[in-house]
Amino acid sequence: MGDKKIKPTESEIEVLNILWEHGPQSVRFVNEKLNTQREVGYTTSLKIMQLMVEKGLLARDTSSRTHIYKAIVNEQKTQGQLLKKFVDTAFRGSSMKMVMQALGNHKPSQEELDEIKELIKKIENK
Amino acid sequence: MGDKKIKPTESEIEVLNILWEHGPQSVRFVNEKLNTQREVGYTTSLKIMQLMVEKGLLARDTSSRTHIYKAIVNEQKTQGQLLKKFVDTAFRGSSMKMVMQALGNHKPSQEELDEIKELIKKIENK
DNA sequence: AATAAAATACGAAATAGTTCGTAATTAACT
DNA sequence: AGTTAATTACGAACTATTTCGTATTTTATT
Repeated sequence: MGDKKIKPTESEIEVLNILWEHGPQSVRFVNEKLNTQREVGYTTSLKIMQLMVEKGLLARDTSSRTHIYKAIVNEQKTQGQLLKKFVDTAFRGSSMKMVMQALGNHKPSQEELDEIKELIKKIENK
Repeated sequence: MGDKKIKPTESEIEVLNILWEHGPQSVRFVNEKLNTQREVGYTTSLKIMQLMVEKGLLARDTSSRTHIYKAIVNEQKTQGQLLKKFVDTAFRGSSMKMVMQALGNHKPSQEELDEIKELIKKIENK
């Protein structure tokens, strides 16, 4: 599996989330989204995104003056890797403990519960 | 709720895990446990644990030469906070998405599935 | 062609976290 | 008391990340 290890930083994850949600966008757009969460200077966002290109997290289209950046790492896959790492460190590798904790905290709605039950059924009948 | 924000670093979480699991211990003990996972110098572990005392994550008993450190933050509570933060950044706040992803990756055993079903029942019948 | 506005490029400072060398301290054992 | 072994204390170096000021480039407009 010739997969490179992806380990985006906090800021980088924020940027990825924006691009995953809204598709390819300019620095200006991403910066404005970031600023709804916290204060970030324009050139700071620019720099982060430029570094992300170097790291292979983003690609950019430089054909017009305003460069357009897009995520080139897959959302589910990246989240999966982050999750694994998180469970390893914060829950000593116990996914179950983490899931139980999450369900306990979050108090899922009936629809969400049904969704989980559905998934469980699928796993059981495999 | 007069709770301080707890945000331990990676290394600090590793130390907390060891102390949660084994109870109050010396630097030597913690360092040896850490070294089963990765190479860490003794004084590095010492430093990390000393900083953790300053941050209020650990307390230490200095009555004998070998100081004994113990975690003074609660395991479940700390994990809960870490989890919330993680879900916020990596899954844009969607616990459900995260849980589904976790169950999908981990392929739980039948016992684990029963455990989850049990919890779901409890939530439903509340 | 000159000006202005918006964007990118670059580099350096600031911050956070980690690592470790070395000195000082402690206490156990001659 | 002197020696040794283990431990703690301290500070500095190193790495990673974030931040931003300033210069340069690009494009549109006059």
